Amino acid sequence: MQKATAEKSDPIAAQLAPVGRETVQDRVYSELRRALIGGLFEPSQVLTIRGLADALMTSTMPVREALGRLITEKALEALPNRSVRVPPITLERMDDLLRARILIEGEAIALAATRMNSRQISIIESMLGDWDEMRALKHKKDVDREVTLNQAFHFEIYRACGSAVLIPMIESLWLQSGPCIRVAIYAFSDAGEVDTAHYHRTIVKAIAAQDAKEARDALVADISRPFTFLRSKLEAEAKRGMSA
Amino acid sequence: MQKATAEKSDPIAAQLAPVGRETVQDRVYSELRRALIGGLFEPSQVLTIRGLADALMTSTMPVREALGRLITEKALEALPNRSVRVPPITLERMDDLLRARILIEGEAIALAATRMNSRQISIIESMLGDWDEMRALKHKKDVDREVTLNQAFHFEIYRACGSAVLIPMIESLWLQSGPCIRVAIYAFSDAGEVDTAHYHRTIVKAIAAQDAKEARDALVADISRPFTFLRSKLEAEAKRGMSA
DNA sequence: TTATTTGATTTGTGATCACACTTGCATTGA
DNA sequence: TCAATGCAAGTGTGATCACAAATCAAATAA
Repeated sequence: MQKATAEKSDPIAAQLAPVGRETVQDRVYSELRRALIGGLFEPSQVLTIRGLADALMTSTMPVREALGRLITEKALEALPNRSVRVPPITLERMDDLLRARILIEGEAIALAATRMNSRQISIIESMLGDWDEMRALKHKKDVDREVTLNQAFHFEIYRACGSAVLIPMIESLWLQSGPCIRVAIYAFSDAGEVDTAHYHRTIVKAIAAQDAKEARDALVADISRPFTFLRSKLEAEAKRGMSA
Repeated sequence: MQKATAEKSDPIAAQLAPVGRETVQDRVYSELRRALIGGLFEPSQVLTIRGLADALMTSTMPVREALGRLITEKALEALPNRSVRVPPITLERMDDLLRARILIEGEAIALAATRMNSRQISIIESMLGDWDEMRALKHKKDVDREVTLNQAFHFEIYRACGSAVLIPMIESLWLQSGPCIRVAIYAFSDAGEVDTAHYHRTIVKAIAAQDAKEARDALVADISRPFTFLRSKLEAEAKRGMSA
């Protein structure tokens, strides 16, 4: 029988792209991740297996396994009733998440700053350009694209840190803070955009100069900003709740 | 109908302990975690759903979901053939794991050092005593108990750091380094025991003195030791492989 | 009107089945 | 003798079903 590996000597196989072997469960998992990081679900929202299966046009089986995986990485929460929901936002949890992100993403960007080659640096520089372009073109806020670009920019850098252990942890942290961040961006998108652009430019410049400390500091400022905004919003709401 | 929550005014309910509502899947997951952290599986060992289901005396359903969860936290590895195995040990991966553990567990113990109350401190002090007792009694090595005590000691401290985000990450790191550690302990248990005891005593003393830096340094030395041993062993094997 | 109960619907969990793919071994051919 | 072929057992994946627990709504009683 033909070998499964593409033979380099075979002129036909050279023309053929390998056909993916992704399972349905993998697609469901990726889709839910995307939705979570993008903040498509609201905090405290309850998700049902059959509901998601209908929405994703599949059976319950791949969905329940994907939900189980998301629960283990704390992207979702299993209630004692055995229903599953997006974790609610609390001040303590936000501070906890921010501290962990500063610690781990800070380490990753410091590593990346000393390891990125010129090709990788030019990629993130061009991403900066795409960003400016988008902001100039569209005056109304396009939060989805904003979130996607931001994610692509950061992970392009983290990927360069070369740690197969840190990167999944960072993904888990983004998964956990996704719903919070979305709320913050919605509330303060205009106020924060200019700062974001500034921090990102500082990051790129620091990496190009292989200045790990400067890169880390700029990153800390960048990821702290939405948390600070959200914190002030939550505190205002809590105060309003007290007086009511 | 009776409320599900225990009524404090009910004299009967006060006598009753809440009956757990653990699912079969949860038990399978916990059991596999225990086996992984304890190093009961060898690196590169392939696991089959039906095989585990037979061993655990359950059907395939809870096992496959537990395996999926362990794969997402990188405690197991999904091969392109769709079979799943314990990740093999490589030098790069070991260094990567150690760096992450130093970063995150170091932060956790520094936090704990400033937060542990006298009751919590006395608990870890008594664990030190249990340890000495065991070592005095049994001359032959009891690796299982050694690993269990070590885990209990460390996590008693980490729990006190009060971070619901960091602790699951540390659990994931232990899950990933479990198989490696077991190999190291087997190879070097006699050589390392006295060092382990010394580092643990230093940790307890530093925490009692609320000296975060000292506690972190001692922890780094403690968790680095098995990795250093294992590294030298792997390098020796690699050299032997070269000459053969 | 309000609190409680009863019944119907929804939901998660585990078992079983069907199917496709992989793996290992024996057979066949040169 | 050795490589290629073909068959059989093993394995993961997804669908479906049965059952128990939870939820919600209507109906009943105070």
